[in-house]
Amino acid sequence: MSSEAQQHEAHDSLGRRPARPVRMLDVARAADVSRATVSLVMTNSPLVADHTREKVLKAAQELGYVYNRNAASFRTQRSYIIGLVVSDLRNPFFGEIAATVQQFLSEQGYFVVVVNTLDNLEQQEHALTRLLESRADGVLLVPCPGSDVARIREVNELMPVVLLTRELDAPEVSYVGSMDYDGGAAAARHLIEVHECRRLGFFGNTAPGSAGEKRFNGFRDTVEAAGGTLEPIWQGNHIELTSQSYRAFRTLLETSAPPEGLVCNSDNVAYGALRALRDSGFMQISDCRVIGFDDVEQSALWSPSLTSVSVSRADLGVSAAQTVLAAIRGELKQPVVLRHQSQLQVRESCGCAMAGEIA
Amino acid sequence: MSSEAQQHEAHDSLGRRPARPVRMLDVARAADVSRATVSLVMTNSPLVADHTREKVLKAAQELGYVYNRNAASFRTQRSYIIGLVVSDLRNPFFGEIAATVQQFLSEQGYFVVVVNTLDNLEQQEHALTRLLESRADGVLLVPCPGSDVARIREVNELMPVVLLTRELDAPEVSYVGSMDYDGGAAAARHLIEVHECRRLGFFGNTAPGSAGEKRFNGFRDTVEAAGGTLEPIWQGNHIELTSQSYRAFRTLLETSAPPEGLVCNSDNVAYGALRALRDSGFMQISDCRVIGFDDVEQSALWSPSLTSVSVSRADLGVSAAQTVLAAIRGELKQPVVLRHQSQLQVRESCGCAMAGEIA
DNA sequence: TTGTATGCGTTATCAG
DNA sequence: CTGATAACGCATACAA
Repeated sequence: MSSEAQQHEAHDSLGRRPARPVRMLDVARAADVSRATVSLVMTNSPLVADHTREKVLKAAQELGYVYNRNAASFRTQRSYIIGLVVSDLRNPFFGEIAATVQQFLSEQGYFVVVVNTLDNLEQQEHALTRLLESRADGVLLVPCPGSDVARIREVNELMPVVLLTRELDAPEVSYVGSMDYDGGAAAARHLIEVHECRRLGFFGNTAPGSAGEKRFNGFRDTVEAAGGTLEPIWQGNHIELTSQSYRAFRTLLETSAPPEGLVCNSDNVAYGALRALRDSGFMQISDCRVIGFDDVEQSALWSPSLTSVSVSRADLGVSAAQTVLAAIRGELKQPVVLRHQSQLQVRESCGCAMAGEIA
Repeated sequence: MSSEAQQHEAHDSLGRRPARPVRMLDVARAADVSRATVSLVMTNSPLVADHTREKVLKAAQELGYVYNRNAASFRTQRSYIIGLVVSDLRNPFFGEIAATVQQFLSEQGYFVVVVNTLDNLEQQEHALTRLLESRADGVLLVPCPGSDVARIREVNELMPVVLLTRELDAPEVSYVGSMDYDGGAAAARHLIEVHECRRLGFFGNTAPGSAGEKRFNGFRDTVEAAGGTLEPIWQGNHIELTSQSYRAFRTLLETSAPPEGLVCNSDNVAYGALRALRDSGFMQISDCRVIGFDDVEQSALWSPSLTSVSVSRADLGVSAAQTVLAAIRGELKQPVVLRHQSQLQVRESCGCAMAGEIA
């Protein structure tokens, strides 16, 4: 008995960091309550009197107690962690989604961890496994092209998955995205009907399963239905970054005249195409009318301001977050499939607003 | 004995998700080894024979075993998690840093969790606490303006902290950033010496402790030393986003002529100013020569391409990651302070490269 | 190279 | 509201 007491005195008195970290039991003793009570306080249970709660909190503060969430998660098999696995944080589109999701879910007591896969399958598998191992409560996933659908399905059995932005052939997995086909169609319609373009191109990644593929499909079907010409030269696949887009487009322009109308799979890609046009000497907007996708923050202020198919990041983020929450709470009887409307933001780059020159 | 056996048979046969999840013991039995061996396999210990390792892995696979990292972390008091707490993921600058850091640290076996504070003190405290509670191994932190230095210091006692981008008055906390003062000075020098600007302005957030403050100081000192005029009208504080910058600058231009040279605290802010100039009728670059900060990916392709003080995100990210790793491994005898060199990327917006017009 | 025993800090249960 | 007691699944000596 005396030896126990001595041990407790020992680490309280001298060393900066006591060898044995303070735990609930220590707090309980200091606050003169039971361990159970401390636990109730830490989990914000309503079962504890305000007066007691404050006493406990004060003791914890004074002792420098740090709640051990690993122990708790271990015990409960829950973590209050939700993963947000995206393809590329360097794209402001996903940055905005991350900000929205994080804000929403942290208000609900969850901790959102953002992971970047750079569209690398290994990274994605690594992230998913890690989340599983940490008993994450759910995950919002922008699946890499080439994802193993069976694996995603399997993960979804273990923890609720909500696919974001990119649909997969897995009916039992929830999906939140936008009406990409319609967006592509609307862009094509605008170029054809308002600007009377005949020769059209689609630029950017159209990998199978990607949003780009569906955008392209809507675009292509509309062009064909209107009797326009779809020029396949401009199908710059695997292009995501502005700099890639610029280089690829400049190269293409060396041998071909630009199409009358161009739809790009993202604003980032459109930026590169626009600048390539200018640097190749195509200074008139009517030389090549350009429409982007995403309508990110900078697009309205680009020169020329970019006409873009807008999908609301806030709406996307919030409804994905709500979906995963519902799934976690077991309120989902069947998978949710949500396609948000997209809307054409008409600006200068297609020739609608004032400007006549690109540069 | 027979009842135990029955229980084990029971959940293996029917239900989709067995009530009792499979653990190491089950794997051990299936692979006909001991629990300890399975543990060694899961932690990649070299102590186990290849042949045994494969046998165990195969059994784990077949049983659908998911390693319980919470239990492990609980046991070891380590998590192999490193936090990356940034102010705003919507800024591509931080997106690029996140990508770099994540790539580097995941190669070292760590899991990087990115958290967005939106420069909100509460969010920051929440994130830090959460990381502490989860026994994160370390954290890379872009501290909010107004951060409680004592608290950061305290956190640093509990888990290694590396300040990123924004310095704090806490000598015992490591810091990785760039030479902001010099960058501001270089931008000013360029405008004054090369372009003979006399009336100069600095636009963007210069909150105390921020990088902007130091950039501004370097800028101001240089302008004063050269006998130039620093026009305080342009000090748009609290401005971070492109759209904010645009609106603020347009308003200012209603009542004042632009300065001959303008340095902006980020490229994002410069974009807004540039477009505001154009929309207010200042079409010549010589009306107002603009220099940004960060040199993010889009800047080279903006119209006009943006002259910018470049700080390498890759260098910043990697050395911050290396620093926190060293601290975790106990290889740091004293805090690291690293200021990366910044470099002026000269392009059109200051009037150096070809273009003569802004739009 | 493998097996055995012990404890990590918390939550859940249940009777007071 | 409190107090006692049993898991939770794993890592790590230590022994073999």
